[in-house]
Amino acid sequence: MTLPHDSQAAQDKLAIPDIVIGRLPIYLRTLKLLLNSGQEVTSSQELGERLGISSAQIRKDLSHFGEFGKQGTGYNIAYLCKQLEKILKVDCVWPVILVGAGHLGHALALYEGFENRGFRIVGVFDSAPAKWGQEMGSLAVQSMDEVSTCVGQFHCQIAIMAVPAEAAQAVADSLVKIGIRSILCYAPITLSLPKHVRVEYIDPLIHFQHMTFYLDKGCIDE
Amino acid sequence: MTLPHDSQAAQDKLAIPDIVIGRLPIYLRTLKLLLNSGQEVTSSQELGERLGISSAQIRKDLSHFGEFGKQGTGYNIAYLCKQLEKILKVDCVWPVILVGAGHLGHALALYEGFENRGFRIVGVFDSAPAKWGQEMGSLAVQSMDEVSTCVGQFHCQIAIMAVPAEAAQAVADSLVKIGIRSILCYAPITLSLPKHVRVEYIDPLIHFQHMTFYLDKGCIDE
DNA sequence: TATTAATTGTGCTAAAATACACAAACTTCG
DNA sequence: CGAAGTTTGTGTATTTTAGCACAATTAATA
Repeated sequence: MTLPHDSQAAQDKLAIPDIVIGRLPIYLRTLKLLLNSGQEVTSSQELGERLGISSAQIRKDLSHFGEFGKQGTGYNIAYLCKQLEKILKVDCVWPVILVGAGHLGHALALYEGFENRGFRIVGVFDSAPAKWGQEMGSLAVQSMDEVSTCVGQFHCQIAIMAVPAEAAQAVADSLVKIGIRSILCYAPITLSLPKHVRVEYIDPLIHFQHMTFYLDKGCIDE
Repeated sequence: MTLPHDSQAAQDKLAIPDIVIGRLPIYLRTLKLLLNSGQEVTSSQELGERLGISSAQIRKDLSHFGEFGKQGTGYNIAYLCKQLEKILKVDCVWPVILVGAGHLGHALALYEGFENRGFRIVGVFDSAPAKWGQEMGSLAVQSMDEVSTCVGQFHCQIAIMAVPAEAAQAVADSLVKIGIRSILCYAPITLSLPKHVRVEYIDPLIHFQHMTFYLDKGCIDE
């Protein structure tokens, strides 16, 4: 099954810069917005202006994966969306588990925007017995003992961690042990994990502290 | 007041790559963790291993701002923390307003991690009358008409937007009009704003769609 | 149909970011 | 005290990323 073509494809894939992959979801998000507004066609220039990215950048990014546009016209939005979804493998629904049922976990569990962009939370877990059984949308919070069963049942590869920083490393280790391969970590800490596991971080404070560098100082207590 | 030294400093500041500034909060976060665990000294190598960054990278980043280490020993953690806080201007508390009091806004309003990293939410606002007066921690949700007063009172430059995508552009425009200069946007949309306004985005779906590129396809419905 | 305008995909160039490697300085220890 | 071992800060080289510019192609229009 490892035909020359496959290995070539695998090699190409490795050759595509991660930073390019990172922009595709942003393109997709904006294209879907345009599509929903009824627009049928767009150009790299229009997209670039909306995103603050040069048109050449967009064209070059897309050119890694094929030729999706038509000269003189631009891109058919519906078609390009489909192609991007295929490239990113979000042309279907991925099961995701959520660990941590605090305020943030609660907000994530009830968020309705996941499904139509390719993801569904299939289990919510917390270490605190007080939380067990509590309803969050269509799911009830389960104990950490039940994570493994859920992951097995849904062949789940992705986890969201919305746990305190102190618990994060231990939780992450246990998730990796049962087969989780990608983690979206809301805990304000950098995790140490085997390199086959991909981790992405969301920490609003990091963004704030980045912003303040460029502001004139204006604190409450100087 | 615009002495040569100032203008030199301003020029230097512009010369420091944004990507470097973006790493400083991550260094700071980890240094504080080490500090809280009782450690007094660290090296660029130790820090780099924890963060998955080369030691040379860390040293070069820091060298933009001064010489903080000692050869043969490394860095005094408490001292380096103080210096980084000063560079990032988080050696005090910045007032932040929060627009949007849905589930996410609620979670953010109740999050207790802001204060000791330099930020405090000083007002929560929502357009829905049903939300007005509702308690969120020590704050009550106010109407959008009251944003301006609050921003003026606290000389607030930073806003969090936790509103639906459809409302985001209009909300952002109004925030900019009353003087907000930095926005942390949780709405899944790229905003069009004057370039003196800095916007950072948090959208978990963007991270998910980035991750799936590297996973073997394993969706619920293929 | 011929002309003009628009837009893509890409080879080449420029700029930015990262990694290497080492002198200088400090610490430890026999 | 001297030698061996660390670690910083930085000049240089390498790699990565972004930008430019244009031939090729399509659409629109007169």
